[in-house]
Amino acid sequence: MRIAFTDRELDVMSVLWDRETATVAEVRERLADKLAYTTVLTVLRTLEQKGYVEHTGEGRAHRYHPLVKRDAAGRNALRRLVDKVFQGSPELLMTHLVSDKNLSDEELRRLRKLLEARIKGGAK
Amino acid sequence: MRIAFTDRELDVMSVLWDRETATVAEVRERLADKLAYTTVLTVLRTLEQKGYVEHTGEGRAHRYHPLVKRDAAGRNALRRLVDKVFQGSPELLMTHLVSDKNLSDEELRRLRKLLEARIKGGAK
DNA sequence: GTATAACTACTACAACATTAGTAGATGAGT
DNA sequence: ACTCATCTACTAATGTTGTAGTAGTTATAC
Repeated sequence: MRIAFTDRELDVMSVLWDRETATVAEVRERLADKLAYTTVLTVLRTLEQKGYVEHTGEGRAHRYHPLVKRDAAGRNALRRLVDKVFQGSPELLMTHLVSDKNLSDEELRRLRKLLEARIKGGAK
Repeated sequence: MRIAFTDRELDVMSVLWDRETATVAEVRERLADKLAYTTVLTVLRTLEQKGYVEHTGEGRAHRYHPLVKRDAAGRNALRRLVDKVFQGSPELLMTHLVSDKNLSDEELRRLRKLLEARIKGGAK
């Protein structure tokens, strides 16, 4: 199954992932851009159409639940990115990640720790 | 400057990055999907319009050159991915990457070395 | 029970993405 | 010089995205 979100859809999914579940109003409140209520509703409806979320009734309103996990979306996006931009090499991607100037020392150190654990742990 | 490619544009850019430079026919040959010649041309023309590539004449044909480096595109895409899907945490992304694709021990070790250098070097 | 505010369903529409056809130019081989 | 294959420019159809308005429903608050 191909999971692919448009920019705006991703904004909305991100809220849903953060909160587990949300109504239109709740999503709207948390979006960086101030969109019309109906706009947010429309996006949620397309997401539902595409099978990425579902909704349950809650009084007069709908409560939306993500059907795709952040995990899965992440893996998918990563794969695409690696394939198309990083010539199929996860290592190359990590090189970029690691050389990113915006990473703090703290973050770098945690990355190292992670890597250590991975090397020690062997094939997980 | 916001760098953002559509799916098809990315396919084409990927070929350009691989080969440094290419004519329409060359790009076309290397695309996974078999598209009409004119289709590929159109994509290249939009890319040029957007300032992502330029072309020089080569006999009757045009030779296209990327103006945006793979690097820059990668960094950009990574940032977006981290922000939206990985909750702003590069480590989370790394965790996924490491546990999803299986990197060889060799690769992991090289990464660690990279990381070490980066940490020692401070603000590179 | 009626008004109000919050909600959904439906509709719209401009911008962009994707694919490709047609017409006309041109270099290469004979 | 003439033809053929190749190439670009222009045009177009169809689908998707992003944004929002209008109409109509309904729970709630008096």
